[in-house]
Amino acid sequence: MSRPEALSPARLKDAAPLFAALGDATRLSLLVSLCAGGPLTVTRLSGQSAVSRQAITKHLEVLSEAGLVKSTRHGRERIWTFEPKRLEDAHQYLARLSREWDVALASLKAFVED
Amino acid sequence: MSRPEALSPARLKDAAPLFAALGDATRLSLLVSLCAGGPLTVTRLSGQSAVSRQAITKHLEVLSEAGLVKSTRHGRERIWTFEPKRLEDAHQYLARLSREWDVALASLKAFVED
DNA sequence: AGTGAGTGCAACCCATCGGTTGCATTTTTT
DNA sequence: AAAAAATGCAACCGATGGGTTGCACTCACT
Repeated sequence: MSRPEALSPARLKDAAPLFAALGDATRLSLLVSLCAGGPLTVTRLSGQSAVSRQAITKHLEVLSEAGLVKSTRHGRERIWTFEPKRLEDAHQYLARLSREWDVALASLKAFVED
Repeated sequence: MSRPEALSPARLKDAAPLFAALGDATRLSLLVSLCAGGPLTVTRLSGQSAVSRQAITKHLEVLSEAGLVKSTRHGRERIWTFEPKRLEDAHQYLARLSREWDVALASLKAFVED
């Protein structure tokens, strides 16, 4: 009898790759760059970073599959933009977990005080 | 001239392993179990899951190194408990990123309207 | 004291990840 | 038309990750 907001196994399977995409320092710094610096190309992004352009491309593909980033071709360049919706999803998942904990604490407290 | 709330490289290096720990369906379901079911032992947790006890142990160690979980010995058993503080950290990191995006949007809007 | 439950430790396997190098392809630009 | 910029594709490499099996160890319980 789980609440509709609970973290069902189906949701976990959606959440896992999302958090996994966030679980890399290089990718996080890419997200920061795309947030602060607006839409950018791969070469521009790899200019900031220590690793090669192809490595950055791979990271962007991971972020893209996680839905955190989107790309559009513009002539010979490919422009990458941040996708805020998916970040909101991640936030929701954390909130659900946190809420689950609070509920458990409350019922434990009720049990003790009973 | 970054704001004190900004996502500095140092913060990214702290955030990455945290999100990485959350980036696995098995680990997420462990966290859910520890949230809802209260403190539990490894054997109890592995009873719910499809994978072996040793696999669960490894996952718990990963969660522990990320600070998401804590263990205390109690006789011959080891009790694992959820650690809500670290989840709050993760939430903060997401909020910072989200805020970074909002600020960029606002200044872009100001630029266009100028 | 001895049996069994709960863990810990270590080796091993295969898949994936992060990264590289090299070269082909497509658009600009002059 | 030719050179240069931006990207795509593919092979390869070492390290890490998730998982397993097997066995040793510690502690509770009768």
